[in-house]
Order: sequence, then C-alpha cells, then structure tokens
Amino acid sequence: MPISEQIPSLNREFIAHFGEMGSKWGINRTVGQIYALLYVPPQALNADEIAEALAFSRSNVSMGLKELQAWRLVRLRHQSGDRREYFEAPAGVWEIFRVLAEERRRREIEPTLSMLRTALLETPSTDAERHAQQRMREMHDLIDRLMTWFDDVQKLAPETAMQLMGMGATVTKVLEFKDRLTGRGNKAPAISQTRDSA
Amino acid sequence: MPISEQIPSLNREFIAHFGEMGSKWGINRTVGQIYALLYVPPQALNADEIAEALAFSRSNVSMGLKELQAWRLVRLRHQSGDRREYFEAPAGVWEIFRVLAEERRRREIEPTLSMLRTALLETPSTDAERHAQQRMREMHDLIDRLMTWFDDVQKLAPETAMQLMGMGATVTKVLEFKDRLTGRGNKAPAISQTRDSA
DNA sequence: CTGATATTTCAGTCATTTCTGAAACTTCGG
DNA sequence: CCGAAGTTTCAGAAATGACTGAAATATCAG
Repeated sequence: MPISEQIPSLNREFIAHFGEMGSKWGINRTVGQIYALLYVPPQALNADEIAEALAFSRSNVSMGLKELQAWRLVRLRHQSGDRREYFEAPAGVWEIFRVLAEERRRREIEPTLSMLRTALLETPSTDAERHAQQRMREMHDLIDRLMTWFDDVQKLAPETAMQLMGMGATVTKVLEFKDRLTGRGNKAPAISQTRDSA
Repeated sequence: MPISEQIPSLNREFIAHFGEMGSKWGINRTVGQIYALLYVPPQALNADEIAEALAFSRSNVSMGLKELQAWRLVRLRHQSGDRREYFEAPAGVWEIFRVLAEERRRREIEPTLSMLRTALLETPSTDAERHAQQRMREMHDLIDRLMTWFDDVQKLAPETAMQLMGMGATVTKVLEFKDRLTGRGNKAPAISQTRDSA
C-alpha cells in the first residue's frame, strides 16, 4: 500500500501548513513538509516513502533531508535487514526547541555578534563615530546578555525548564523580594554597564 | 553635502552586514540595510536621503519603509518647516527586542498554534490519528507555554527584565529551594555555579 | 483651484531560489 | 571484482521574489 494513502487528513493539514510557513521560518516549503511528515508518526521513513508521500522528486527529498540533518532536526537510523536509510524526527519537544534555538543562534545571531565585536574594536575619530559605536555597543550588549541567559536555561533538564516557564511572573516576585532584602533598588539602567569583569 | 559621504566606514560595514543577513532574518536585503542605516544615527532621515545613501530607487525605499513600519521597527516623524517625512528607529534596545519578538510571534507562531488547536478538536478514529494528535498536542503545549511565559517577561520593565537575565542560573536555585519546601522531588541537574550575585 | 512637491502603486524586468531528471557516485552481497 | 540497490550531485528549467521607472495619487502653500 502506498504510504500516501495511509496519511490521515489530520496530518495532511499539518504537513500543508508547515509547507506554507516554511518561507517565514527560513526554510523552504519542501523541507518544511518533509519535517512535518516525519514529526508525526512513531516509525522512521525512508527517502522513497517520503518522495512518494509528498510527490516530490527523489533528489529534492535527498536535499531536503540533508538540510534537516544540518539543522539536526532529523536523525538517521538504519533498520536491520534493509539497506535503505530511514529518517525520524526526535520525539522530545523540548529537545527539538533546544536544537532549533541553538541552530538559529549559530546561523542568525553569532555572525552579527562577531561583526559588532569587530566594529567595537575600532578607535572612533569623530563624534559621529563615537555615537555609532555606542549604538552598536548597546545592540551587542543586549544580544550578548540574551545569549548568556539562554545558555543557562539551555543547560537545564527539560522538566526543570518547563517548571521555570510555568512559574512565569512568579519570578518577578522573587526579584522584588530580593530587592527589598538587599536594598538595591532597580533604578540602575542595567543595560549600559557591563555584566562582569571576565 | 550628500548624506552618503557622511557615512563613516564603521557604519558601512554594519549596513552591509544587515543586508547580507536580511534573507536569514526573513526580511530582504533592502529592508535590512534601510534599518541599519536608521538604527545608528541620532537624527531621523527622509526617504530621499535613504535612497541616496544606499543607492536604491526611491520606490524601493518607499516599499522598504512601509515594511519596516509594518514591523513597527521605524517610526515616522515630522520635522517642523519641512513637508517631507522623516524616519527614525526607536532607541531603546530592549524595546526593539520586545517589538521584534512580538511581531515574529504574531507572524510565525500564532498561525501554527491556531492550526494545531483546530487539529486537536477533531475526534480521532484510528490509532494512527490518536497518536498524531498526541504529537500535535505536545507541540502545541510547548509553544503555548513558551508564549505564556514570554508574555509575562514582556510585561516587565526593561530594567527588571535585564536584571532577570542577569540572574541567569541563579533562578534554578530558587526552584530547588521551592522543591525542598514543597517536598516535590526533582533532581534538577544544577548548573555548576551561578554567574554572579547581582 | 492650481501648481509644486512628496509619496505610493504597479507592471514589467532582473535576480535568486527551488526543483527536477539524468548522470555520477557509494555501498555491499555474492 | 561485479552488479544491483541506494544516494548524492549538478546543470538547467520553473517558480518566486526583489527592484525599477513611469504613472497615479496625495498634500499643501498661495
């Protein structure tokens, strides 16, 4: 039985959506649909099954899988007694989120951060340049902070992270409490100063 | 004096980078460069100045600005005694981050969340469908949690939010403490050490 | 209202990206 | 080493997206 006939309409909707969103997500339609196809079912699929199910050329599927592997969103798995390669999407949604965030960071953020660092090494000669550098420093520092913070969260176990999320605004209360204890008002425009001496 | 001659090489680098990253960020090159041009300097620029500085056609600039306004990343400002429209990028980086995250959420996440919600309303008839729905529910729940959490953080004042970031892993300690109090066991693999005490 | 200035729209051109089929390559049992 | 099964590469076709100039529209001083 062709695999395409096994796909419930529920999944078709899901797959179509991922295709349409693809461009907004920075991946292409094909890649989005392949991922959606792999995400749902428990078993791994081989490239031919994917090509058939989505009516893509075999080569297109090959490229798509390669990209998904580069994003670490699909995993290669060999089935005993079968020479073909089977692909599956890791099951844990937190893990998926973590990987996705990591990759996006590497591709979309690090280059900018590094460009900014380079720009900040220049010695400004005019007022305009001094101002420009200040603006760039503000951008750099925010991104850097966000990344450092994200590193921390990323290291947490899924359950802990979820719990942290669940606390939501509660954390604010802790902050307020701490402020009252230590007497440090939070009037400091934290952004303009460096975080640590390292 | 043409504005293009006023642009320091420092900024040229910055602008070029935003152009190159544009595609990865889901905006186009032109839009990226216009934003970069506006981000740095303290004064607002008008459309002709932008067109001249970046050597784009006037109409292209018009479209780019329209898109940046749709993203709420530039603000329109009228200069007294001048009929032309001047544009500037808001200065506060936390505010920029907030707006960016909000817009991305609206465009890239909400549609998916809503598709998932619809899928979860269906009544599954086969085992495969039941499993599919379970997978979709996992995805939905994670995204939903992340969004709720982000809402909470978003409401914080910039300084408070930055402070929260600065705490980084320290928050984990709070969690552990809470667990001990409430007796809910959780073997959080604690981060080796907190970064700072602020 | 009129003309001068400023901005937007849009149809067509140009550039980039995606997708395909054919060929090249790889792997492995015999 | 051979050949069959599987996978990847690649040049060009098809589709999509970006950019331009010209024309249309809007705004405002006089």
